[in-house]
Amino acid sequence: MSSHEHHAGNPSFNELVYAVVRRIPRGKVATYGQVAALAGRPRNARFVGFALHANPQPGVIPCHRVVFRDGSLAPGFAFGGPDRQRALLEEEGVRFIPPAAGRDNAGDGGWRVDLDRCQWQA
DNA sequence: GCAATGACCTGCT
DNA sequence: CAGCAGGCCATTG
Repeated sequence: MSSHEHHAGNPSFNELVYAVVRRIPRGKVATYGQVAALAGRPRNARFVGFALHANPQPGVIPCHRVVFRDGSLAPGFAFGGPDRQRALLEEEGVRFIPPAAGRDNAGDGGWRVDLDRCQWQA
């Protein structure tokens, strides 16, 4: 499998990221660093997000299941709003933790995913 | 081919 | 607990 990768397809980090994200089971979430590690580049967590923004297959790649290391969601660049992403994840059975008890939440700026329960493990 | 960017991560204040 | 800064490396123009 070494002298064959010259014909078609660019086995770039991007393609690997899509493959990993697509393998995330419903009701679970993975962090950018984890996807990067599974893609073979634990230090390239930044490009995981870049990869999803570069060519996200709408309806094919569940990018909404990819969250930060601390459980927070991507600001603005989400599929139309972090609140939208939170709704999708919560509907899939993902557990969420409120920012603070009794404090006015600014949208989802404080909502974090319970990675202790819903982080996907390969 | 070079330079700049970036949906992050970690540590410290 | 929350906010700020720097660093890592691949992709784009």
